[in-house]
Amino acid sequence: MESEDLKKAGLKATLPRLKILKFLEDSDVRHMSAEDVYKAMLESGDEVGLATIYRVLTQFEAAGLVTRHHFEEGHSVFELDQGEHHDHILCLKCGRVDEFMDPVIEERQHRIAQDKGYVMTDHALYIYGVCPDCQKKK
Amino acid sequence: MESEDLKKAGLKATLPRLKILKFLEDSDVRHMSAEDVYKAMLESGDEVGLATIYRVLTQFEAAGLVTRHHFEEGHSVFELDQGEHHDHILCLKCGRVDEFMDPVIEERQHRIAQDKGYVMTDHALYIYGVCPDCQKKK
DNA sequence: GTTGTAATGAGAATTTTTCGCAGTTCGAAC
DNA sequence: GTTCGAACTGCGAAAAATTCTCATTACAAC
Repeated sequence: MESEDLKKAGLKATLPRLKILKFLEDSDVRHMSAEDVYKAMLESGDEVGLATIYRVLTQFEAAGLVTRHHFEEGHSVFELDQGEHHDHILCLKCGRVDEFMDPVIEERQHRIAQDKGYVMTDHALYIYGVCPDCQKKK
Repeated sequence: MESEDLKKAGLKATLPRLKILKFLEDSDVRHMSAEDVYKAMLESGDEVGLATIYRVLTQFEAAGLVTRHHFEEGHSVFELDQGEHHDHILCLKCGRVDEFMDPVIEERQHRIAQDKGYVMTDHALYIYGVCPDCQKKK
């Protein structure tokens, strides 16, 4: 019963919110725009208004349940937080997204923030390139 | 005469393009949205249509004269390329942007791309936090 | 100078996201 | 289980960012 998760996050356990959360958990696509979520849910028979999707994803983000990314596409994409932090490497041809995590980079980022006198709260690292599949398809 | 720069980039040396390029060079703000450029140029008496600014900045980007960033604000900001590559650390309170460059991080990114089989073409690293000034103003 | 092509400007159109508000749902208290 | 207020949703309108269309204009090669 995930409604506990929502209450823990300070959110009322409403039907739309539960549906969206469940959808994100069950989806095998990890990175989706609000529109993507909206359309995919429609197709699977769960009608939730687009405005609600935007609102709920923003609330989920504030509650730390999802992360919002700004890839090079011009719109936000959301990712359900599961487990530990990671960064992204993405293919400019096909849009494929892979994940990685490098302790050395993480550490140096903290050091850089410190050196500059900043209190670091977050960071985003995106590597762009061409994935193995798209290289072959040349 | 910067019109050579434009021609070298394969762009006709038109008045709006020259004005925009000169404006970017002379501005002491390094990161600006299309709207920012538009308004600032209006104020200094150089009228260039907003659509043209968008078009020209996109062309400049393709030509490698400027870099487009996707900060957390939801719109693109542009930066004139001068000299060598660097990454950004920005303040979530006041919007201040500082720059840095870390050879270790650069190197590890290449290695990661390689390990994943990607050909890396570009990358974006943004550290978010609270700058020294805003920490005091608590 | 003329002339063909490429670029500009202005506004309409698109896209992404937020807002306002009337109606509905949740859940705590009875 | 009903009730009630606050919180939430859905819809369409509105904003914000960006692109498109197309008539007019400027460039640069002759």
